Amino acid sequence: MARLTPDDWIRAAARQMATGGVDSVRVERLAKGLKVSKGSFYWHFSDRATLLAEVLKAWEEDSTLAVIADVERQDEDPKLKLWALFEEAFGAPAEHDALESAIRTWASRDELVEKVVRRVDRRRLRFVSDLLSAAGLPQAEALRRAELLYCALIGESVRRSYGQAKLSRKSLRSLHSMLLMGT
Amino acid sequence: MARLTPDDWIRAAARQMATGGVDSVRVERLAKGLKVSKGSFYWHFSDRATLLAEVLKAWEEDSTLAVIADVERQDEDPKLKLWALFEEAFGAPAEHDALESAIRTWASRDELVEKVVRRVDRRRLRFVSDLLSAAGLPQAEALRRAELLYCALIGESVRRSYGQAKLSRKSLRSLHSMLLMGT
DNA sequence: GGACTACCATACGGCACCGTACTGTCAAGC
DNA sequence: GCTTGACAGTACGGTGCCGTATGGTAGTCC
Repeated sequence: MARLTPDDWIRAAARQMATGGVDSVRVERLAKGLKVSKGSFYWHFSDRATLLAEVLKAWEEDSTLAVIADVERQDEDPKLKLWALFEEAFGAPAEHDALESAIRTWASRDELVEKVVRRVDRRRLRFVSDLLSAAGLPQAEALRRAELLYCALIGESVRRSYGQAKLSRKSLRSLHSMLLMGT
Repeated sequence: MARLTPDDWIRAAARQMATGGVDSVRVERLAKGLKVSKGSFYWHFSDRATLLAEVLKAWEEDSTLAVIADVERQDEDPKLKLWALFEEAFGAPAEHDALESAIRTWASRDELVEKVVRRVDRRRLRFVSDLLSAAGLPQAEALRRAELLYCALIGESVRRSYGQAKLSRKSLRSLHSMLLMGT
């Protein structure tokens, strides 16, 4: 009779959200998956909305950590760092950015979620923009290109989510040189 | 006592799908919105799945027409045509690509939908790739850049769906010149 | 060993939805 | 005017879900 922690529920909810979207995370189904009854759930959480909020919070924290992890590799040439970012971002594990996709579509229907997603976007954009800036691009152009890159990243993860193949290494190299055009 | 056609239901379903996703398309709610009872719905459609399939079909047809409409403006310089495509694609009406977003996330959970979306993607990619090719890029590189552009397009529409501002004209110009780099 | 706490099970009322069966209603055509 | 067919309404059984209430159990502390 395995006792559960709130985190177990949050992880299960995140997994479900990644594969089926917010609307598919239902407490009774989660309970069945965890082989307990929902009586357990309502011990740990006051209601479904609270669980969803926790999932969102956990995602925001993780995504901040991920950005920091990138920042930590800070001893190279910015152009190489950009490349490293590519490898990491475009090669992210499928599940991780399935969750992100789900959260993004969730954001379009919930203001609070929207706020969080925009906060995360801002942080990441800033990071990429600083990188391009350090590579020699003027501030404004760096920001624009960062936005374009970020859009491409999102778009690519969406495409992968319905079974499209990853972008090829050659495509990434092409993108890399386009973004650094003029430096 | 307004009589309804199947198309009325399909349109209503598409509208609902755009604002709330596939899962939010419920026949009883649609009926309430159309001010009829669901008895009417089951006259026109055998079940909910059929309605959803019709929405998908209608979308595919419309999106093909949209591509064709782009193709029809075929008397200019490919670089200008690329720009024109930008203006149209990146400035698409919010509702239209909210529907597209919804369908894409739907695609990640339904094989049949996935097939359709990939077909549409292929058609559009081909179009953009031909354009870049005509502008002087070698075939392979044209295809790669077309993919990148397409990803950016998808990503941008996702970002807009949760309230992010459109890309600025300057960003588009930047993208335009990056894509045509080397021609 | 009794009390207390943390956690889980069971059972319930209520809602929203699906799909079916059956009953109107109105207009067109004979 | 009567019939027929296209459409809409009503009513029903069934399911999946929410949140609550209440009771059970296993470990912990005295």
